[in-house]
Amino acid sequence: MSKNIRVRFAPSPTGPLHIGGVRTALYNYLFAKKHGGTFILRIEDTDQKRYVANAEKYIIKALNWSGIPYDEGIGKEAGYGPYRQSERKMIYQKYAQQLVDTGWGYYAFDTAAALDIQRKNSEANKETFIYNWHNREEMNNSLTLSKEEVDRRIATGDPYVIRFKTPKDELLVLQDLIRGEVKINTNILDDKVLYKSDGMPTYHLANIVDDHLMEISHVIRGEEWLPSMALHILLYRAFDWKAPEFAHLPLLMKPVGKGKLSKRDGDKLGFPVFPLEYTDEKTGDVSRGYREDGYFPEAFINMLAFLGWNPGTEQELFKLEELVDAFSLERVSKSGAKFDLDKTKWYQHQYMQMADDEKLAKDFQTLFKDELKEVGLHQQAHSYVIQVVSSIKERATFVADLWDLGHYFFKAPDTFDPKATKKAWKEGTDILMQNVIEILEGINDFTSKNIEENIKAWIQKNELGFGKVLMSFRLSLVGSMQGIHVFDIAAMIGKEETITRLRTAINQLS
RNA sequence: GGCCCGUUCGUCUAUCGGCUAGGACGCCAGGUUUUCAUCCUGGUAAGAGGGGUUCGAUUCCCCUACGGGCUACCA
Repeated sequence: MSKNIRVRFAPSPTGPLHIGGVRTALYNYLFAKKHGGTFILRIEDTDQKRYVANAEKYIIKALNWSGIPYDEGIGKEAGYGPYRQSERKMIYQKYAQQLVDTGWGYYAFDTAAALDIQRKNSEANKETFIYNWHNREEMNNSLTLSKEEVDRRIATGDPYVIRFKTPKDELLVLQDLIRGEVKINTNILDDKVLYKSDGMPTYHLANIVDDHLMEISHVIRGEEWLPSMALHILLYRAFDWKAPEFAHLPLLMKPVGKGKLSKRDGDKLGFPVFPLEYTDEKTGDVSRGYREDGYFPEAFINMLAFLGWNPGTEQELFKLEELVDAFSLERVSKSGAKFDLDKTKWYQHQYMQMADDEKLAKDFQTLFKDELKEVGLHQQAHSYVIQVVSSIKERATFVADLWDLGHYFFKAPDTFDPKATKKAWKEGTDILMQNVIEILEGINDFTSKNIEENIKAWIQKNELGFGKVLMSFRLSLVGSMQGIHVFDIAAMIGKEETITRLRTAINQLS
């Protein structure tokens, strides 16, 4: 592979980036890093009607949170800018003009409304309306109108577009890095509008011009662009430019139902489709984000990487650097992948286990600031929280699970689960617990091991039955039948607190 | 409708002519945990259908079916 690998992620700012977009960005990023190249962010804001003001910021934030920041783009100029297409308007005008001058393009005055009527008529006759070689000589354009008439119309401000004059009778054999050869007959292609009457280029023109000017070496984009590839190759030829390599990625599909994943699927299907929470400017609707749902970016990225790619080994957990190392376009699959929430949670659980306890403790203290404040500051010592987190994280998928899993480390039960109580608190249990208190009082070195040995010895000596004693013990400390090894709990909350909780239970339950 | 792409367990996928078709998620069962969860072990489950090519096809070719994408002065 050549030295100067330059790839771009080129979203249009019509709203938040959804996970399909993030995956496209990710593959571009991985490819760039793998080959020591440059990952560029370009904003394709040529559609003024669909422009959403906060979208660009969102995209940048999402990339940063995901850990795949761009090397070059807005705010990171490197001589190829500007990186917003709206700011490159003049450039496209020049190239559109060049196409007309060389005969590859022509002015067309047919209005959108008029074309729409023709399209509908054709449809009614079960015909397909295509603006191309077969009817361009009958339309309202610089091919049919005299030069004087064309000049006059343009001079008087008649709205016009510039269309591409697609060549006839050619079989294009396109090369795709993922799909191999794709053959297209140019006769079925239409004369696409390249330059709109509002003075903006369409995607096709802007895309080709920018990719060329920005010296993009590889275009890695979603499969929805595959049908446009023929036009793009033709455009490179018309400009006499060398085309980049192309790779069309399989689409991300809805987990249930039909079709590709869309921005609207999010909350409807019960999982986030956006990396970050997003508030719609107009409606005020809030859409969930992976970040806010508690996913770690590493887990999120690992999951996305595997939706459409695999390393060919049985390793599934990859840090970003490892993904860079293992990634190759050859191993990207051809068919669309359905998003799987269970698998996503599994990844998150794995990363939870790998997470640093100190970091988790910090996150936990931030997230449950109010709860911890409520139970008093004395037990909030950071080292204690680290200990707690370390003991319960294996059962957790999210930091947010940690409170439910470990609240008993911070506060005595205020209620006792009725079902558990019925099972674990019988006639005479209070006397047993009183005995436990006495045993505990006699233990000087209050470690889990010591407590366990002492209590078990007493149980065996008096032939009491482990379940009978230990379930009540747990109920007293936790308030329900849950939690880690009960002696560990006792040791961690300490002798005094353990005895206090036993007394409370005896008072309340007997 | 037209054009293009695709099709291996429910899901993500491995296999680049010779496999008891492997792994992971999920699910089920057992075990550990004298709680719950985690965890461990095992199990369940797949080559869309039909033709070729070949000594031999999941793998190569064709057809059909199905799925998907595109078909805007949207990207």
